Amino acid sequence: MSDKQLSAISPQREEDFPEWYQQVIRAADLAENSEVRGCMVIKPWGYALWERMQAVLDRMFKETGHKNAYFPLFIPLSYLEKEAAHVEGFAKECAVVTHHRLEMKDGKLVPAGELAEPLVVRPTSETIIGAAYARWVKSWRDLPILLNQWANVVRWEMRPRLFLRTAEFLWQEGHTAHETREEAEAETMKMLRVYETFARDFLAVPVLTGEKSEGERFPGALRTYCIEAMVQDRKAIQAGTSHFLGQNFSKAAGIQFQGRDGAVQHAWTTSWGVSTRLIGTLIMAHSDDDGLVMPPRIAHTHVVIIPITPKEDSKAAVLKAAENLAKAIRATSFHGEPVAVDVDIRDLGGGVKSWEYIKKGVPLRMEIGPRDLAQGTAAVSRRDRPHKEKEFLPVADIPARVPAILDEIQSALLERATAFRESNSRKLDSKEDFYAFFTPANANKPEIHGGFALTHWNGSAAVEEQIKNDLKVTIRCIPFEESPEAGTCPFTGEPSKQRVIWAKSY
RNA sequence: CGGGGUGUAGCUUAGCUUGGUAGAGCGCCUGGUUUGGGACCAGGAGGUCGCAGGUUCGAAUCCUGUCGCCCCGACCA
Repeated sequence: MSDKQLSAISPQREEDFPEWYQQVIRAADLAENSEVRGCMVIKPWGYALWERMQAVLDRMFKETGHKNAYFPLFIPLSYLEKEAAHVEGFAKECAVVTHHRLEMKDGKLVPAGELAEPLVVRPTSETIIGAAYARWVKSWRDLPILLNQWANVVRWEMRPRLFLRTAEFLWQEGHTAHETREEAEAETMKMLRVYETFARDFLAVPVLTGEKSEGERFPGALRTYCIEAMVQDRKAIQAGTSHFLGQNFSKAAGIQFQGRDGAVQHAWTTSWGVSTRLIGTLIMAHSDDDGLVMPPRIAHTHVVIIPITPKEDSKAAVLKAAENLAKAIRATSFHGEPVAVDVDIRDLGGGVKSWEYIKKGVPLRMEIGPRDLAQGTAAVSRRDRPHKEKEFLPVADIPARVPAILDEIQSALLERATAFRESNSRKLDSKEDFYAFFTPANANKPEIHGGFALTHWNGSAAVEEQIKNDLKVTIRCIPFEESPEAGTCPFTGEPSKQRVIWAKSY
């Protein structure tokens, strides 16, 4: 099967991207759909990625002055009603608990005790955390409150996709309350920058930062900022958001305090979050037709050593050499943490094992066999290079070289993703070019097309709505970076202050 | 929730029109030969054909209902 099959994953990206995505998840053993509609089982290999993300982000949150706390899963229905825009935004996708007891009736369990007030399973926690903050805040001296919670939330989505949109998902939600508008705005931006740094330095995913248009804003927020990534089908994915909530939620929840001047006023709040969608982003950004590719800085396993033991008489020596190599590599550190090494001693063919770790995206694979033993070498293969490529390195040199190689892989992935995004981003100045850019050549079976279009825009929600209806293209963000370049909106001919980023999105 | 499609072993599926209670490939298990790029040989386990009714001597196959899933639309971290 080796030479006939061109790649480990079928179909390939070019043939059917959504199906390829599913197959990568399956081949890498990351997760599977569960018997509960829209809910996934995250398997150990996938959950370990989430744990790595948690560990890194948690440290970054702590370094920026935040602490963790935990709030209830259930939110009284009435809390959700307090902020008008918020209700409208989330009502349709809420799971509601109306009963609290089961009784056996005719051999079947039926809900018996109806709740006086229904409880909503949190789709996000602004309201219930706001209620707590209202109790905690009395004086300007109680501010700021800088908390984060790691939690699961439920949004009854119509069309679930593993990691990208599931009914239940894991995330972190930061919720802060501040004395002044300026301080809250600064917090919103600070956390956006944390996300940007995390995506770039750990996920090797370059992201655009900017503000959401009104139509894409978080329900109840004054401003929503986002990090947007381009994945390999050239669509955009929102990888994280940071919201400046103004005083909307503090007014709804009654977060009031007496200020330095003695006047009673409402706090200024923010919220910000990233979810297990980051895993989906990671998959679509880096993986190839052979499966998952884990950037080393987010990989839970950096190196896998595969002992090749064809002969019984040399087997013990090979296994021992493999263990010794693993031990020596574990003693080195990669960005301050020990390099994570696995030795796979299962009784399987070397080829089978190699392919398994290619599919699972381990950055470095090493094979060590009797011939290597004689020569004092091991075969080293990098996941960012073609799978046939292997380099025989002296075993004695390997441990010292591993961190540097991991760094090379990390930068190679970031460079590749950045180049991909750049080559699929266009400044467009006419409506015709814009529509052509987002129209596939084959409408029945659309090929991978489009990308990021940077165009002027008159700021009108009607234009955005029209384009969304015509092409399913939306404004992903109004970038900060773009130096204000006055121009003309190609859709209306009206003046525009700057270009915005358009794309099809997940 | 609206439009279309589909349901046979863990996965992919043949059989259905023209009823006679299931066959394959992959995967899995055992033994042997293998192992440096997805091995081979031999043997084996696994399905009451989504579910519930109906027609019939007899239903995977025909009829009715129901549920799940997939695709398109509205929603979305």
